[in-house]
Amino acid sequence: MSRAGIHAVALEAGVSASTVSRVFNCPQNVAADTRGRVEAAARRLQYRPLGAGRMLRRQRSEVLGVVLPTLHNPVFAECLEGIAAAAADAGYAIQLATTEYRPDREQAAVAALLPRVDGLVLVVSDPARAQALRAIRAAGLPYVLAYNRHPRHPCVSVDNEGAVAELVRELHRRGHRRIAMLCGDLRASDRSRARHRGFLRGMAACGLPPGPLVEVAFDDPSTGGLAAVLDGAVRPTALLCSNDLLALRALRAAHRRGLRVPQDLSVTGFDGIALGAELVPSLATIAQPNHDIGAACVALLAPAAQAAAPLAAAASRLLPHRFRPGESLGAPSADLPT
Amino acid sequence: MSRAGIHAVALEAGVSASTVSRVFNCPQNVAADTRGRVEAAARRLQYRPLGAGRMLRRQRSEVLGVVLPTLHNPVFAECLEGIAAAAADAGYAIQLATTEYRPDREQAAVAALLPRVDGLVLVVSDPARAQALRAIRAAGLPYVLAYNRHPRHPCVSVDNEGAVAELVRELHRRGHRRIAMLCGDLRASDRSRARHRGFLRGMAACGLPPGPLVEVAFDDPSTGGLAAVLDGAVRPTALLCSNDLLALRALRAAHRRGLRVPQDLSVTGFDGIALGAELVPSLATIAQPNHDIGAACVALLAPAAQAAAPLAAAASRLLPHRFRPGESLGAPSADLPT
DNA sequence: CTGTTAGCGCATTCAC
DNA sequence: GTGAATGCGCTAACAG
Repeated sequence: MSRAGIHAVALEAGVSASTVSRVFNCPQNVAADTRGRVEAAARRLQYRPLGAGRMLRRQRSEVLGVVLPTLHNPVFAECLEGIAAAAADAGYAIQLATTEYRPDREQAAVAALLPRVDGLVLVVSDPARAQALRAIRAAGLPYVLAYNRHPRHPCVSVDNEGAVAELVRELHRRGHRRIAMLCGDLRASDRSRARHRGFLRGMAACGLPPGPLVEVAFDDPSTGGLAAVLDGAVRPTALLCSNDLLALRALRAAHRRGLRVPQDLSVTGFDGIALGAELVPSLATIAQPNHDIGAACVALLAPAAQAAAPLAAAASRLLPHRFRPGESLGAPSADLPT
Repeated sequence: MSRAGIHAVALEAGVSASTVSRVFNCPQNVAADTRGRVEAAARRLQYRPLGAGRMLRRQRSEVLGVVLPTLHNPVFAECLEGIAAAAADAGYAIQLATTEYRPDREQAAVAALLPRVDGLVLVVSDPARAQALRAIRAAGLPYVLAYNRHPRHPCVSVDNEGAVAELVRELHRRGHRRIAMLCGDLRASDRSRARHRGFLRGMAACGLPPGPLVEVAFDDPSTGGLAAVLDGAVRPTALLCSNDLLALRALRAAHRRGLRVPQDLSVTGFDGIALGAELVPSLATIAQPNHDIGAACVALLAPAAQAAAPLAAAASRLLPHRFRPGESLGAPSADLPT
């Protein structure tokens, strides 16, 4: 029942298949009345063109692949919104795969996408290691990384390290001296590592000894290490979290211990997820332009996909971040030991 | 430089194209040494099969289309995770489009997806009206709706109306008598309407006069109507929100007015977004199995797509919701007027 | 186990 | 402005 091909429509309309094709692809090259007949016939037969034919003939799919770690983190959901909107505007459909931060799933996703897409946007755990990227390059397919940063790959990101270093200075300016960092899995994310470097750099620049580092795996719902720091004899006055989701957990953990935020403990995040601004207390954070990061990826990728020409690493873009103040950040209480 | 076709590989390996094809599709039907030669040749030529050829020959794309209102709401992001995981397991890729709750974009998305997919999962504003659904049926393509509910369409959802009615009874049991509802745009969402019906039914069942209804457009960041209710002479003791995002806004609005939650005002949500449990106060809500809703859609759709046979409305599934208690819900203070 | 043959539906020449 | 002819890359049916 399903298939009424272009030829059937041609027959029904009393024209040739070429004309039917023209009606759908360049209507201005077809006489108005012929066009009318063809459109009527197509409607009558419920003609639905089969994309595969066009793809095969044109040697391109008009699809961009998108590979993300997870949608559980709103950062990537927001970025995906940006990708989807920009892709739609550029006439591309998007095909999505998620990896849960697992390199083997990155590879599987890329393998599945390679035959069907004209280009790829991806967020990988570690661009230096990712096998998936080697496969893409071998295939000669245009691609761009989002959030990642690496000198040999085209990337759209922010200055993670610099942003955290600035943030440390901001905390210092507000009087904080004991600053701890809560980090995602350092092995699994180049962002975490860059942000941690920024932390160390910022602390050094302020002449402070680096505070304790608490590392939390992505899938670990507990906050074990965090407990140790918050319950320690000399509690930090500020907790710098490497992403907003961790910061939310930290807020909750502080609340459980009866610590008031920000009076007893300041908490900052990184990412700028929309929900952060809606919380009580609202989350102070380094806001990335997540939507724009996605859109910028597509802006780079679409022309490259059109030309079937891979992007150079030099095409990388560094987008501006901005510090978004929030109620979770204050000055340390005067009555706390300095 | 890009294309090394199956024939080139065949030539290089000294076999026929069919054999190359077999190596990739049913390796067990090829002698080990032949297979080795072919794989080597493929690697040497960096052979990447072009999906379009296979799709054309097989008359199917192995792609499922997904049409969602937005990813800004974590409900849909969580559901999409479920869809993506289940689709990957079933051997399908997914192609995504977002509509921002706009029927015209639903239509555009469906039109773009129709030629390229074997089936569709979608969340529409109003299944009774959606033109997009007519187009899909006309094309004879299998599809399933998520979250929507309609007697003439295959749907995967929860009992929105019943869930809210139960929740009202729960509030009543805890002593609440003045209960207001905060609702999303009733015209734009059948979920909102169902939940509102549940509210009315629940109130009636408890012998309570229906409290005030505050309607908020999806894209309206203000909470104007809400302000009027919270600042009114006779404030409600509980605010039942038709989704979690609205509930978050309500929490913030209450906090701005110096109302304590739950002592001065209880707030409940609907959806069960993961973040709700991480907040302070944690959000009491009706939790939907968002991930499972997505997975169930794929479980229904995949076989239908395989068979190219549309699903019957009778295939619809109602998944269990559950009340998730949270700190945002308490008993009304004794010192408040009853 | 492997090769031969044929054709999926469409867009593109090139004539006219 | 339109039609006829061609082939994109791949897989399925059949023969051997």
